[in-house]
Amino acid sequence: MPRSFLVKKHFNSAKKPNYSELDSPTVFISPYLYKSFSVPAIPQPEVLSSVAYNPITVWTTSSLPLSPLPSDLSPVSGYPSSLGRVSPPPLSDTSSKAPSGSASPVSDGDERLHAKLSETEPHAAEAEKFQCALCNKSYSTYSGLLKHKQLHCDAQARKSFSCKYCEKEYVSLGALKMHIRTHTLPCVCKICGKAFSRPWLLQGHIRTHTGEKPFSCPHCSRAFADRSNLRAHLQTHSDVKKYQCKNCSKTFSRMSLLHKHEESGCCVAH
DNA sequence: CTGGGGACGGGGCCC
DNA sequence: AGGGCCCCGTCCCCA
Repeated sequence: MPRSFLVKKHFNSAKKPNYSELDSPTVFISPYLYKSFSVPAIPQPEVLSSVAYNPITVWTTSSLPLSPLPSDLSPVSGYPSSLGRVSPPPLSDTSSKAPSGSASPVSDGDERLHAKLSETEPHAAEAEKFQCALCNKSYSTYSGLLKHKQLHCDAQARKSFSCKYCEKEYVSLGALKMHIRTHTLPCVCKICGKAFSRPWLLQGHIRTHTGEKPFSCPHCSRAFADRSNLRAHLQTHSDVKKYQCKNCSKTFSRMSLLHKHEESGCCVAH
């Protein structure tokens, strides 16, 4: 019996593409995935070792290296703040995975460079003999032009792989191609028509049809179709949960639960 | 309300 | 270079 999540509501259509309205043709995934439907498309994984999932580190929201956007980090203007899913604003260089809790050193450096460049920009009245072929900016000295090219235009030219579906830019074609898959969703489920960006996402989805749960908990009889869900489940067997409130020291199995706890007022009450 | 499960997204690493 | 996989994470739903 299909659960309601299979008809997941996407409140933000801008974030979640409408699979039926993609302007690029979708390609059905290779038939090998369906060669034997009852047999998993991926090799049966070994039962995960409990050691690998025995967390030692206790994180707090203040120490999390990849904590989601805290409340003091509002989205960059121009991007909808009503996104149901909290996601960082597109960075100029998305190939670098900077912690969302801190400014990207790349973009920060770029801003500083921009400021520096505007300081050194020649006055219009001055003779501007040296012109940048890329942006047509003129400089009175060759060193000024050289500096501009090295610090600004050449750097910009290197980020020349732009997504035609959104504003993201990538430094490599491979990174861009992978990103574009999130728009084109070339992996389509033959059973329900749902589309995915990557084959293994489709494989995981197919398990929702087959009921296959290859990831077993070594501590109890539960099994999961998704390794991440097993990882989260293993937290429930741990006395000390991974995520700790920095005020009351209560620990939680998921960061989202810690966030809920903090938002509910624990930290205010203490 | 809280905790947990299900489904899925995306970057990074490895081969 | 590109695909497969891992890991971390989010969102939604339900008990």
